[in-house]
Amino acid sequence: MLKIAAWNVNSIKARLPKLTDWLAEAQPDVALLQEIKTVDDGFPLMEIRAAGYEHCAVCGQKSYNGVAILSRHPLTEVRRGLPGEPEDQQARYVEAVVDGRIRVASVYVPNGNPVDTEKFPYKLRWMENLRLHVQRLLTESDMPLLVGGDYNVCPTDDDVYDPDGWSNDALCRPESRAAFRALLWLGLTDTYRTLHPEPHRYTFWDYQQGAWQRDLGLRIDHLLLDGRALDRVRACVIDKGPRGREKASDHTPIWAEIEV
DNA sequence: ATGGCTAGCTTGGCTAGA
Repeated sequence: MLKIAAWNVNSIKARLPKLTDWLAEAQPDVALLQEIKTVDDGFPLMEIRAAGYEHCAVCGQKSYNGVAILSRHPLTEVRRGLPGEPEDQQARYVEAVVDGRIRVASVYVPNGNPVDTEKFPYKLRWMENLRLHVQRLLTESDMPLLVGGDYNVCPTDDDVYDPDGWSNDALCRPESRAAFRALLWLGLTDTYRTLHPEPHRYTFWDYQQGAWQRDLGLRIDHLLLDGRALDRVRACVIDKGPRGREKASDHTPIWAEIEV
């Protein structure tokens, strides 16, 4: 059984004590991190190794973005960045095979706001490149696949506290939702939603306006599984604990247990 | 309401986040 988590930590340096506390408490085998906000040289490798995560694949960037895979098991076939957009200097994708048992990817989809700027088409292009890459992986490999992280998409109005207020936001626009569904059409499943059909379960709450205390949230962090991985999934949980603590990230972790 | 917090960098107002 592997417990695999995804968490947008909003700076791994600012969050390091909170991250190591949570790793010790939740004991995931693998943690897919987003928004580490540091170059590879700034990644706190010693502290992460001391926490029991001997194997790390990092795709960092100065100040913004940045993704990583932390693992208790060996990582092979590490890939940094999506093929297809070589001019893309933003660190938003890293993938690896865990212990020869499952391929995992940590993704940080562009936010896309404001929608009347180049940022929105960039988001849609990036998601289409992700789709093409996942399609190739599914064609070329029999390995179970998990693609997890911050998708910056609320798949349906059930995933937003105020659907009308957010209807023109890049996270809720029909184009963003269609790009997300295009991943599902490949055969991937939104694991949390499939196991938990009840609406208004969130993974992000804004720092402002008491959003956390008022449960004004969004479900934008997702674990997508291919059929092989889905057949073996035993649980999928949003752990709201870390969001309620001091000096929290604005996102909270989501994890799944998979018998691979 | 006027983006009201938070983080990083260019240390003091920017950008960016969602």
